[in-house]
Amino acid sequence: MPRLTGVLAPREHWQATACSLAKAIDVVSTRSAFLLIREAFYGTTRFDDFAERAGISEPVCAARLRELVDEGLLAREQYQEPGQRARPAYRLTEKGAGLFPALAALMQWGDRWLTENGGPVKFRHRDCGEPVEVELRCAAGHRTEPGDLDLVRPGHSGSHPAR
Amino acid sequence: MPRLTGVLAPREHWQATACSLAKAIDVVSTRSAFLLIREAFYGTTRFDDFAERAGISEPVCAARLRELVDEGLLAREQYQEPGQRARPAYRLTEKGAGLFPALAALMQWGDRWLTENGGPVKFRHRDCGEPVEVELRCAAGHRTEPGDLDLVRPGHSGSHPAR
DNA sequence: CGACTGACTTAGGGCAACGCAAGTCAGATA
DNA sequence: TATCTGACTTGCGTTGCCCTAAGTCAGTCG
Repeated sequence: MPRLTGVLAPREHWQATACSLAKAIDVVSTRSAFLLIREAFYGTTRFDDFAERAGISEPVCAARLRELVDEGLLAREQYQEPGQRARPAYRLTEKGAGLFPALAALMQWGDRWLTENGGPVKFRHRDCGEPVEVELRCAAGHRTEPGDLDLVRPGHSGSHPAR
Repeated sequence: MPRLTGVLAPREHWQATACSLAKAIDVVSTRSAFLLIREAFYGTTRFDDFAERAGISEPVCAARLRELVDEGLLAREQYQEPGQRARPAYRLTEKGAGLFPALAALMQWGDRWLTENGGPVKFRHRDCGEPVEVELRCAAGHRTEPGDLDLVRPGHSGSHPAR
């Protein structure tokens, strides 16, 4: 576990009300949202495919896609195949794509702790073929464990409790 | 986005039914479970503290703690302070602690995309003081982006697909 | 002994997520 | 013109998460 430092040290004296984790959870709170984003990473773009591949019903799929677009994780574009009418395609935005490490970390944890054989699929580095993992590294390049970390409150030297 | 390889290449032909991500989401599906694990990483061990600091009600706290213990993410230990009766302490197991990269990645994403100032708290490497980030790295040490990755199904296709 | 504290449990109710079944609607096809 | 397909929407009932308020119970303190 990380060590609490500075104004954070007495855990009794602050509440994590501005927690980015809580905010992130509010955005991707539901199972269906997670699965839709997973599908987007797998290259799915069309409504029916999202619903079928994520294994969710069409009403939920429609509601969730709309929310994800509203929140800026997916972009709704029009595209037209020859001889077809224009249809929407849903693609990850930069913001949505930024969730990749989080999904990869959850997937990796599930592989390690919730499956018998290490999980059905893996990521490999295309250039060198080596397996890819999520790691914690500091800016100096050291690989770190949770116990090596300090939790700090940047730009705050006074004694006011955290928000 | 990762490239699909081998038997995974035509996305129409497989369903992600054994997805480790879906399994992981089933374990930490709720907001309250996430927040309790966050608190455990912040060093909270006692029932009332969990409920208050995670901002959830006592009934939910009790139910969620029991589930997390049943699933093996938290361990329920007895401890006794002098002049106090024995009380339970909830501590992260190795399995629970393994979620740290996932929570850190979500927190980092929230810092980047959901806050104005980069978020209220940060992790630093205790030894060198440098900020810590979640990264994707291959076993050869290369830092990678989602677009550099191949998704492979181990044991089902060539391990290093031809380019 | 009675009050108090910490760790819960019980009762009751609101609301959100979800699934199923069916309907709508626009544009391409026959 | 009628049919078909893809992308949804509408209606309805279920389940599950969560809250508040109140109660329980064991061990400690005065």
